Amino acid sequence: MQQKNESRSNKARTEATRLALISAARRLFSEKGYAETSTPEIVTAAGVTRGALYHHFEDKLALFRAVVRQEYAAVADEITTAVGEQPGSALDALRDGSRGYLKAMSDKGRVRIMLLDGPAVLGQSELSQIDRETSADALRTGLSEAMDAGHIQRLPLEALTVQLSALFDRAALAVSEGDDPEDHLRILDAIFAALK
Amino acid sequence: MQQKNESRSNKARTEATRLALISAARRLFSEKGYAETSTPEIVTAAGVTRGALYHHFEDKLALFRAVVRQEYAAVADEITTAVGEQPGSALDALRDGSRGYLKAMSDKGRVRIMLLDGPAVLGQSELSQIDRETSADALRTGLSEAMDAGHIQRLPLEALTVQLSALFDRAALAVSEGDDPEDHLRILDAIFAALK
DNA sequence: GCGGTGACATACAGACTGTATGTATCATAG
DNA sequence: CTATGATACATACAGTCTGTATGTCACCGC
Repeated sequence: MQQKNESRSNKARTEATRLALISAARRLFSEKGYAETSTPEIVTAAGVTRGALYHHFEDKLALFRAVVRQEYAAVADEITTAVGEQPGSALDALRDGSRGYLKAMSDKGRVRIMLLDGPAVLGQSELSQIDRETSADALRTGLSEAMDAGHIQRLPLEALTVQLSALFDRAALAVSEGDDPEDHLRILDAIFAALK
Repeated sequence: MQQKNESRSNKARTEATRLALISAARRLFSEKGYAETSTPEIVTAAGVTRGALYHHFEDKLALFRAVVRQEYAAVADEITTAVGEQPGSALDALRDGSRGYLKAMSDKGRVRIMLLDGPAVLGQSELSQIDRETSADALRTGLSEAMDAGHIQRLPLEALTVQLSALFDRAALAVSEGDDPEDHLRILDAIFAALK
């Protein structure tokens, strides 16, 4: 029953506009990529003007950054729930986590944003920074504890985290291109088992 | 002693112009990335006009494609010579190959072109197609033979090739960001050994 | 040497990004 | 309750970029 031009508080206005922009941008970026999506398109889809966009975001890149952070957070959430609370064995956690990740990345648009445009547009350093703040941290601490407990061999922690992330990412990419997830999960499991 | 405006055959002209364009583009793409490099910049650096560029290449993307293919070919060459001729054990070949790859990718600009802009601009499918035509093929056949000889366990070949490539790529990326190559090589060796 | 083709050079149209400026609405001090 | 400032936009504009269309001149084969 709300009217379109009903008066709203500034905070609510801002929230609504930002949400509309991020949502529209996410859809367009995921469908056509960052470079092929124009700001006129985004604001039209969001039902606002370019003035609003440039009021809330410094530039197109800042909007993309917001979209990427949201995707990373969503994926981290899915993985966390997939792994569950009880510690279990380190290998079980890795297996559950990798399945949770592949499931979370079964959205092709998400793959494009996080694994293709993300690194190119934001740079690998900023992206791995975002990754560190979300999902990679869980992986690293999990590996660290597994090493301490002697469940897996002791290797350079940082490098190992990075490399395993690479396996997950490439698997997600390949699956999004039509590969069979089971094939890739078998490889992942074999490598995890081999770290014992 | 050659004069600038000396008359040349058409074939030589074309060759020289294409080379100048690809060379200038490679330098600029590697320094500033694809999106931030404009065609006016490229042609100025190459000493030609935009007319020449659009005469020899369908568009900016086609020029990028040519640069990418050249880089892939160069890397494949370096790996081939690093691995050497005599077969040796499959694990030795993997170890030599990974070292050769990391060395070939020690050029930060090359990493940017092949691992950051490449997938985003050309798409993962086209890029892995190029990869298949060059270095990845050697990896796959090597793995296949190693499996047949019983040197490594039998796993889905295509997926294994893709995943190992991912390890190499991410290691190269991390090293280009300042990581210690030795740390990553240790991980790679550990994983290779574990495939036995 | 001459018609044709290839290799450019120049001019132009359309689109896009970011900024500058104007305006209406909300928040708040008095 | 009103004046004043701040916030949230909307509109207009400048500069740049891409791709195309068109014109020119040198090479090439006959």
